[in-house]
Amino acid sequence: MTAATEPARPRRSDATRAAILQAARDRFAAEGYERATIRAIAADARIDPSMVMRYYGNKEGLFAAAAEFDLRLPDLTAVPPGQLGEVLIRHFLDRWEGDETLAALLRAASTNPGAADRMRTIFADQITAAVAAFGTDPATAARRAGLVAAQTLGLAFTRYIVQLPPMVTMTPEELIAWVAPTLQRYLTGLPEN
Amino acid sequence: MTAATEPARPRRSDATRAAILQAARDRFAAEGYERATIRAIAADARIDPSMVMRYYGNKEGLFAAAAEFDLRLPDLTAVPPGQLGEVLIRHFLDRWEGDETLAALLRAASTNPGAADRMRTIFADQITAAVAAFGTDPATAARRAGLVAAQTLGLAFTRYIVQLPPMVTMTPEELIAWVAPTLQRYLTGLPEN
DNA sequence: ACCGTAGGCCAACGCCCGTTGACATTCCAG
DNA sequence: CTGGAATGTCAACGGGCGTTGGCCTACGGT
Repeated sequence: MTAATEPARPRRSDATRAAILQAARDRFAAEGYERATIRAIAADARIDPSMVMRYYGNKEGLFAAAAEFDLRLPDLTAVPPGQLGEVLIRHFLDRWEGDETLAALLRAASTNPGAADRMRTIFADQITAAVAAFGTDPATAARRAGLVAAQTLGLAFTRYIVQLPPMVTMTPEELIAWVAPTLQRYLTGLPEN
Repeated sequence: MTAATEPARPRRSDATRAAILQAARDRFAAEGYERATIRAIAADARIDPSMVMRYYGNKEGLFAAAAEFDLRLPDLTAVPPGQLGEVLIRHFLDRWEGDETLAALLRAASTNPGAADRMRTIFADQITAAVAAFGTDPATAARRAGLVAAQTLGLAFTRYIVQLPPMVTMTPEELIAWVAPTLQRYLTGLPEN
């Protein structure tokens, strides 16, 4: 061992790796898993396709690296219970406007089983954990999390993927005003209130 | 002309055409546009791939025929205004459980521009028309239709495509109980009610 | 009974894909 | 200064895809 346990020796190829990842995110987000080709990604990153294979193994490995995704949910226990809906939708919009990773994941999850699995894990686990954390009935926490995921993913799907005109036109603040009460009821309300 | 203007002479190939269309819907719904291959569809229909080309021109034409889709929205003017949300979500679930055309359209719209365009048209036009029909402010009708589309498509996406466990487990009646008030507010309520 | 024609199959084309292995270049530790 | 590892290029492979055109078959109107 040259240093300690070679903790963070910067490799010369880090720039290339990053360029590949950025190009991959762009392509996956814009075209989905199957239309985004390794050749096109490599061309965007100005390197040879074989480098992609060397660094990420295969196309699936590349996607796994490019679609690394964390909802970064805030601590909901610190939020006044009446504002949970607004805090959540505001967070999601903040998190997603300008980060195409979610678009990549959404497009890919529609056709790629592995990506769908990852999406299931992310949303089921992370949202359920956040919802369960502030003391709702654990039995209904999963259901509430599912409904929140359905509404937020529907928003993302119509705004970023299908680009339904009214959903694209609305400002984040307008969306928040409409959707916050929905999430609030899914989180703390009762069905058919 | 043998008959009148040859109105409905049944062709011998109608059965084949129908078999192709059914196989196409199955494959497009299960695998999306790019993974569903003409060869596999033809094999399912037990005919030669070239027949698909003869009858539908090319892959896009086949998809267009297979994804012919009508929301078949009921006449909302005949519904008591207070029950609009429930009627709508009940209709959608009825319409979609067991018809895979929507799944095909959803999967394809994620990656295929033509399919996305069709989805935009279907939801923007049909829902906007239905919403505008019962006398809401025309200026907000498009927005309300967009929000309804976002919620219902999010439900479909999480239940039929990603198959989030809680969204798959819930019965239609449970879903109706939760989602009906949401649609009701999107249709007749005010933001941040 | 005939024969045009619609229905169907087969073989092949050109293309692009993911992936591989051999080779060239650059870096840097000893 | 030098040799091995890291970085990168090049050319090719096998395979699957959409699509085409030629050929065979069997129906059905006359």
